[in-house]
Amino acid sequence: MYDETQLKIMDATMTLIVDKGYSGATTKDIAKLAGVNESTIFRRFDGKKEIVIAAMELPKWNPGLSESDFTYHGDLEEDLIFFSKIYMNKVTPQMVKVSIGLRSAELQDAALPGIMKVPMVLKKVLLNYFTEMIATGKMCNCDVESVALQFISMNFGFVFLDASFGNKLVSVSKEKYIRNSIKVFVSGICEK
Amino acid sequence: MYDETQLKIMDATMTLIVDKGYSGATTKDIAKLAGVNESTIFRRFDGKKEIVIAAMELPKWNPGLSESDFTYHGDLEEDLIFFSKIYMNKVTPQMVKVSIGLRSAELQDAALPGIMKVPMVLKKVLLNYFTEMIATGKMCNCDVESVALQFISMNFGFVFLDASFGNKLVSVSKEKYIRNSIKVFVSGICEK
DNA sequence: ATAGTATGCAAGCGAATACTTGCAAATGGA
DNA sequence: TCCATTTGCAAGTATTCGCTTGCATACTAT
Repeated sequence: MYDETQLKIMDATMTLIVDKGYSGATTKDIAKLAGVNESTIFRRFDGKKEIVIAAMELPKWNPGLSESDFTYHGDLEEDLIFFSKIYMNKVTPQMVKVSIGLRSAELQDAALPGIMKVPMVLKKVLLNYFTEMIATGKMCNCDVESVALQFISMNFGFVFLDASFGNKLVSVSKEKYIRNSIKVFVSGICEK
Repeated sequence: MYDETQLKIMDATMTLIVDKGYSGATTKDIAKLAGVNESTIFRRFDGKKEIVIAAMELPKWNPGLSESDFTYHGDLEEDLIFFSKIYMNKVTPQMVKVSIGLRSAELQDAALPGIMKVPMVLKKVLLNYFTEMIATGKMCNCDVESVALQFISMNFGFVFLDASFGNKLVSVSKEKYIRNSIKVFVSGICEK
């Protein structure tokens, strides 16, 4: 699909967007980081915007979460820990920074659908899962919309805070956070 | 402190940053939105950057959360609902958009401390609060760092998702979310 | 009335941006 | 060996950016 030159350009572009944003990532910087002449960039891509659009199709720069990633067996704590791990393995701080770096007016329309896909998939999975768990009596009959949103917030919030402030705010490891937060969460949605 | 002209310029600047980001908010646009000539902007401020720095000191563009805002009486559910309401009343979707719009390399050093202040204050308050509640036996003896981070994530995550995706993802009202999520959370950190 | 200040207006500055082009060198397949 | 493709290099383009300046006008306080 893409040759080495194109991959180097895409990687450099996204790397720069991560810490300088879309407008801050100039084509001169991209060329320098990719080890390529600036003119090559425009010979291989139609423009700066198109580099990003192409890169976002690559697994390296796309969380690529799908509903089928979220399998479960019926044990609330075990399943939700698994969901969290899946989520956080794909939605890394780097991914969060990418999606923030892309919030530029010029790109928004092209990038927003891809960014929005991840939470939408997770929400759909969670709605199904919680509805099923309630039906089988494994958790209390509460508002699945709220509970799903709470779970998404718990996980997304952690990743975002970690990506933004790092250990100045987040002094707990990902694994420990998942374990503890899920424990509280599960205990809260189960009738004892 | 500031006259009407300066306030109009600051408001226009921040309004544009909210939906176009720092680099996307040009001084021409700012002048137009403020109903002021572009040259006036530079007669009243030292530069574009300085407008933002000044505006961020204004209550209108600054959450201005302090530890003393978070009062409590010892009832977990009541207190935490109050904390959430305080937080979400100050950290509005608009505030979130501002802080995202400011993630530009040129401004980062000037804006990051102000953005980081809010979660830091909340974390400190929560650590104190949970430690006290554990000491008085009102909640189980769990890792306060994790629990505090979970609470912050629950609240920040909701506001962020709401600000970013609106009702395409968030189909629950703020009030309902607070009520339900806190209920689950409190039930999870209390031994029954 | 006078003087000082704030603003609008128009023109423009230097720098940076995304993007282009012509040419020469290198590469690789036939 | 020949031909086609790709790249580096250097010089450019047009546009936009933040920012400046000179001058005329309006307002305001004394």
